[in-house]
Amino acid sequence: MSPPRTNPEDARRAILAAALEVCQRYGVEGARMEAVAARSGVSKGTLYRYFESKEELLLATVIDSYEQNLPLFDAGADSTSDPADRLEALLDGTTKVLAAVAPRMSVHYQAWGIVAKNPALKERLEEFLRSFHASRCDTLIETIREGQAQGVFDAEADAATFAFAIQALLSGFLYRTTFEPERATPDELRKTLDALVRGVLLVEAEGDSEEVGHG
Amino acid sequence: MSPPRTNPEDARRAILAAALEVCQRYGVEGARMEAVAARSGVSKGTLYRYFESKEELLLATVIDSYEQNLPLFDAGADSTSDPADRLEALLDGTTKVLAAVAPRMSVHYQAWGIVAKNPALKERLEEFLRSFHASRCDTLIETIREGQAQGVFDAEADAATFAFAIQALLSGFLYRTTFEPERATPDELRKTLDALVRGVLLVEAEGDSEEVGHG
Amino acid sequence: MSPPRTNPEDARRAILAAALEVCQRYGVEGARMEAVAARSGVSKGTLYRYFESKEELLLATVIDSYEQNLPLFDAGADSTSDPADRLEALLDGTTKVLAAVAPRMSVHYQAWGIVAKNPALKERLEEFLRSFHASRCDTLIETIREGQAQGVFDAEADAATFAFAIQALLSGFLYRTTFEPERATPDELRKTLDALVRGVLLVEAEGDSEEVGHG
Amino acid sequence: MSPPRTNPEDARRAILAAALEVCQRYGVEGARMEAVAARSGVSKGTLYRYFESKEELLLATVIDSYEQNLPLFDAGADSTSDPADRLEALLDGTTKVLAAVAPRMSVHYQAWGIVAKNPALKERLEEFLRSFHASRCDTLIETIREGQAQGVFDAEADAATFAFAIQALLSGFLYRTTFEPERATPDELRKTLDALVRGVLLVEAEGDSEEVGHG
DNA sequence: AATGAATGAGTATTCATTCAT
DNA sequence: TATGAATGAATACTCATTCAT
Repeated sequence: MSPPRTNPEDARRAILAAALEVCQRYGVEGARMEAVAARSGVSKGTLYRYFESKEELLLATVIDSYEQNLPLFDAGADSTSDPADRLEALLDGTTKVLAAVAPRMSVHYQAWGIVAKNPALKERLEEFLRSFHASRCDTLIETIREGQAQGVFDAEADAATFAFAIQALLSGFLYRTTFEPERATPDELRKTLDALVRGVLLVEAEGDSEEVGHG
Repeated sequence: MSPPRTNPEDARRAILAAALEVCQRYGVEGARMEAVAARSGVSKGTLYRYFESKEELLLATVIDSYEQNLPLFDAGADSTSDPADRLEALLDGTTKVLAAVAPRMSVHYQAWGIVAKNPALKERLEEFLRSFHASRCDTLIETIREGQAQGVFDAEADAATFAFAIQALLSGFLYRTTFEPERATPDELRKTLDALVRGVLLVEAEGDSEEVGHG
Repeated sequence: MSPPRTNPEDARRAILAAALEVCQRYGVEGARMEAVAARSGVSKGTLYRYFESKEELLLATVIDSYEQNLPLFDAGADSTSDPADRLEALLDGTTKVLAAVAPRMSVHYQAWGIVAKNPALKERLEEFLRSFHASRCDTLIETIREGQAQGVFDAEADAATFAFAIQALLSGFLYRTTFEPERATPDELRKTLDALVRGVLLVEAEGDSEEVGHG
Repeated sequence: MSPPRTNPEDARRAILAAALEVCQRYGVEGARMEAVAARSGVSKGTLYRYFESKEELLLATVIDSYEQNLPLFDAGADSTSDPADRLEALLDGTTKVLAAVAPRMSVHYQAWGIVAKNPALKERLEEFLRSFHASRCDTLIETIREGQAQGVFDAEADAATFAFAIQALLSGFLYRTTFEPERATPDELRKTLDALVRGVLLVEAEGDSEEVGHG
C-alpha cells in the first residue's frame, strides 16, 4: 500500500521518531506497537524487521534521543583552541542539552521500567549511559587540563571532579525539571555553572569575570 | 493461614518493604501484585485493603523511601549554631542521603512511569517532591544567609542558587549512581560539595580549608 | 454494634427488602453481599446465617417478590359468590399485579442469569413459578366453571385455555412493559381482558356489557 | 492452528451459534468468553475482533435470535389477499415463532441482565425490540382493518388492542415456556388465538368456525 | 519483502465466603 | 451468636508477536 522506502535507514529513523512521539503521547507502557507502526508508515511486520521487540525499540529510542542531541554539546567547542572559550562553549552546550532533552526525560524514566525487566537490556542501557557520559566527561577534563597547563584555570582544581560535577548538575537539573520546570531552567543551570567556574576554576584576575559572564 | 498481624502499621510496613524488594528484583513493570503479597506475608485481598491499586502502592513506596531517610539530612545540623558547622552537618547529611537512597533510585524512576499515567497520582508525587526539596532548600538557604550575615560566607554569593546547586548535585549523583555506582559515590559527592563551598562560599582566609575538610 | 433483633423473621424480611433495593440500584450482578448486609443492618456473617449463598438470597428475593404481591390477586375475589363479580375482581387483581410487579421484572430476569449457573436452584425457581401460576390458574378455572354452571358464562368456552390466556397476557404485558412502559400499561391490559371476557366468555345478553365495563 | 476462515461472515455466524450454545449450557453469567472462542473455532483475540465485549456479543446473540426467525412470522401471509386467510397465516407464523424462539428465551432474559448494565446497549436492545414488535403489530393491524372494511371482521373490535393482545400472548407463552414447556405449547397458543379471533373478531356467521379451525 | 489477521499468554482486581475473636 | 478482617479463586480483556498470503 505505502510506496517502498528507498532507504532502510529512513525507515529506521521514521520508526524511532514515531516511537518517541507515541511514547510521549500515551506513555511508554501505553505505546502500542500498532500505533508506532501506523505513525511511521510501515506495517507491524516491517516494524519487527527493524526492531526485534518492543523492549529493543524502546531502548533504541532512548539511546537515539541522546545521540540526536549529542552535537548540541560539542557545537562550537572546536572552533577555538582557547581553553576558556572552549569551556564556555561546552557549558553553553550543556545548557542547550537541558532544554532539548528535558521533554524526553519522562520517556527516558518510563522506558527504564520496561527495559529493567530484561537484565540484558538493562545492562546495555546502563553501558550506553556510562559511555555517553564518559565521553562528555573526557572532553571537559581535557579542556580543563589544557587551561590549567596554560595557567588560565586554577592548577589546584581537580579536573575530574569538576567535570563530573558539571555532568551531575545537568542530570540533577534534568531530574528536577520534570516536577519543577519553572525552577530548574536552562538559565538557572547556566548561572550555577558560571558560579562554579568562577569560584573553583578561574585563577584570580581582574578581567576574568567579564569574559565568563554569559548571555 | 498466616496469623493475623497485631498491628496494621506492621502490615503496611511489611508490604512497602516487600514492594521495594520485588520491584528491585523484577523491575517495577515486572513486579506482580501477587509476588508483593506473597513476600509481605499477606493475601492479595489484604494487600488491596492497604493499597487501592498497584499505582497507589508504587507511589507509597517511593514516598516512603524519602520519608524513611528524611532524618538523615538534618541530623546534627541543630547541634550547633555556628553557620559553618551547620553547613558541614547538612552536607554530611546530603552525603548520607545519597548512600541511603541510591539503591532505591532505579525503582523511583521506574515507578514514575507507572504513576504518571494517573494524573491525580502524578500530581501527588510531584507535589511531594517539590515540598520535600523545598524544605531541604530552605534549611540550606537559611544557614547560608546566617553565615553571610556573620561574615563567614561570601556576601556576594547567591544563597538560593547555591542551595539549589547542592540539591541538584545530590539529584545528579542519585541519577548517576543507578548506572555508575562506583563512580557516583558519597565520597565523590562530598569532595564536590567541599570544592563548591570552598570556591564559592567561603571568604578567603588562611585556616578555612582545614576546617572544611571532611572525614 | 447494632441492637440484636428481637425476631429472626424481622431480620430475614429486612435482608430480603435490602436485597431487592440493592439489586434494583446496582443490578443483580453488581449487588454486593456487603451492601445488602449494610443496608439491612446486619453483618456479613449474620447475613450468611440467614442465606447460604448469594444465589440462595437472590432466589429467595425473587420468590418473595411474588409472594408479597400474592394478596393483590385474590383481594376482593372472596367477598362475593357471584362468578361474574369474582372474575371481575380477579381481573382487577391481575391488573394490579402488573402495576406492582413491573418494577421488579428487571431484577427477576437478571436473577435468572445467576440462578441458572446452578441447576438445582434453577429447578427450584422454575418449580416455584409453575406452582405459583398453577395456583392462580386454578382459582380462575374454578370461577369460570362456576359461572358456566350458573349459565353466566358460555358453556362452550374452554375454561383452562381461558385461564391460561389471562396469565399469559399478564406475563406478556410484564415483559413488554420493560421496554415499552408507555404501551403495555395496566389500563391496556384491563381493556384487553375485558374484550376477551366479553367476546369469549359472556353469553349474549343485553345488559351484560354494562356490568363488565371496568373502571 | 485453525485454518483461516474464508468468509468473515462465517466466523461471525459460528461465534453467534457458539455463544448461544455456551449460554444455554452454562447460563449467560457462567458463559466464559474462552469457552465461546473454543467452541466457535477461533481464538480469544479473534473473538474480540468480531465483538468488542461480552456485552456486545450477548446483545448480538439476542438480536440474531430474533432476526433468524423473522421470516417465520410473515411466511405465507402475502400469498393471499383475503384478510381472513392472511390473518390465519399470521397466526400460524406467530405459532411457529413460539416453537422456534422458545429454546432461546432463557438466554434472552438472562442476557438482558448483563446488557442492561450498559445504558447504551440497553437502549439498543430495547429499541430493537420495540421496532421488531411494532413491525409485526402493524402487519396485524393492517390485516384486521382490511377485514373490517370487507365486513369479514367485526367493525366494533379495536384492531390495535387486538394486535397487541396477540403479541402479548406470544410474549407470555415465550415466558411461560421457559419453566412450563409442556404447558405453554405452540398448539395451546394456536387454540387460544383461535378462540380470540372467533370470539372477538369474526362476525357471527354459520360457516365461520369451520374456516378458522387450525391444523 | 511487506502485510495485517490471528494468536494466546499474561495480570490487576473483585467479592463471595470463611473463621478467629 | 455476631462481627468484619482476611482469603484466594475466578475472568474479561489487551497487545506483543507470528506467519500465511
